[in-house]
Amino acid sequence: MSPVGTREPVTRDRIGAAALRILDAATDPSALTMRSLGAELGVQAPSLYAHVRGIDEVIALVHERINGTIDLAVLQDEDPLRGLHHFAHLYRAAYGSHRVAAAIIITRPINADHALAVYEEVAACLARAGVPLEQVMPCMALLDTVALGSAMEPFSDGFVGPVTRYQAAFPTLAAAMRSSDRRHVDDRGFALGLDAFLDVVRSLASPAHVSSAARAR
Amino acid sequence: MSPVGTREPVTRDRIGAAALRILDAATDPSALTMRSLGAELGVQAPSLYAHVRGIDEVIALVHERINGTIDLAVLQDEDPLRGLHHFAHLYRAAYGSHRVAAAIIITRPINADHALAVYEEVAACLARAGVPLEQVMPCMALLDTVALGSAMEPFSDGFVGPVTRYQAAFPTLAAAMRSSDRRHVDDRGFALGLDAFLDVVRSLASPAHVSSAARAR
DNA sequence: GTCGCAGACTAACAACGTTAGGAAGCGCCC
DNA sequence: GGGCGCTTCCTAACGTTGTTAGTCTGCGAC
Repeated sequence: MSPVGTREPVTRDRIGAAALRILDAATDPSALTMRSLGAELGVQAPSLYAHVRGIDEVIALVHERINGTIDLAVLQDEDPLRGLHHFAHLYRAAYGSHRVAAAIIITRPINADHALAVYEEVAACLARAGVPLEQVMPCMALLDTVALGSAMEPFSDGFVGPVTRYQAAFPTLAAAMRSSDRRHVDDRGFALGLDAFLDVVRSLASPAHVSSAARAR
Repeated sequence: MSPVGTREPVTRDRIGAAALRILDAATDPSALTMRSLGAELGVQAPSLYAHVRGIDEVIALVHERINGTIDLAVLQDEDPLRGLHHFAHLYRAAYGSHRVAAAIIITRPINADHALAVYEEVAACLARAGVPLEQVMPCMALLDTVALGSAMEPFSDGFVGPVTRYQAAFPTLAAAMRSSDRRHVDDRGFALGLDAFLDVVRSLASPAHVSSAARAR
């Protein structure tokens, strides 16, 4: 099309940025295709394979890009619990502003180093907080669940159609929906989950295991 | 192929069962296609459109099938908290044994009546437990997150490759992974999350809001 | 100048969801 | 009993997806 040199050259960095741009503007993950990505960069789809192994790697670039916006330094707080609290908010904010991307990423296996680096820092912070080593992985699984889940949870926009449709058959559900600002359901759910998570960490860190979270089950 | 009458006729019920069978045997959601589904039923793909509007409806049938295995009666327990505890285990067990299906379902909007019926019962149980109406939706979002998230969380099999690969760059992570039976990480994460969830419900139900989960934020 | 190379291109393949239109068996009604 | 119609399947095809192969083009180096 346009001669070489008149447009920005394609790079892995620009590919990641363009892919994220497409996903942010979309309501459906299927909006990201090699062809739409090429179009966004002013290039034909097959040209992308010179820079990227395939669409999986494109998604990994997006993953990396989002993770890169999280400031891991907050985990170095002298109070590890405060650091975790701060980090969880950044973590969730990062994915909450890229919900469509989050929906793709959450269902994929973790193997890229940039993702592992995040977990390394979180694991170290949990250990510093006093969580026994054999409980560190479960704790991270819970944190991931609470933060990522609430970022992509279909609750906020998942119940399609007007509330009145549910009124007759599902009265309690309809009443509950009317009582909550729909846009804040996920935020509130995350806040509840985060505080609960920190309670869990607190109880795992204290050798007495005093909280009911440790007592039950 | 084989003449009509010599094989079981295709029904919506058999479609749902076959789709779930395919997903259970697969490691990748992409294994479920109209063609593979047709083959599983001894029929060509386009024939399915006589019974089903499209692949979205096939997935809805799977969703319905899994939800149908959950015994909602446990939510009628005279102690609502015990009922929620029991339900959460059934909920998570149902999706934990269909992880690939869960990964598809969790990213889709909720509109089918069978799914809404589950939420209606949970909402009623939360209300009976004393949770204020405007907190019911956030609570359900959290429960969904904890139960479904831990069912499809890529943590259990998401870190690909041997631990030794992470040893050098990510020591704490590697140590944590060696300390946990990988197959139990998600289970333990769910148990922690469930207890934390019940603590949240308890604190929201008591007018004093004594727990730190209610105090914070 | 022309050689080489990076980076784009066009053409094509297999597989996907889906639509259109035709054939084969079954029940029913005249 | 013979034809009608309905259900249920079929084959053929379209557009779109990810991806591979092979070609052309413009730039720098010798």
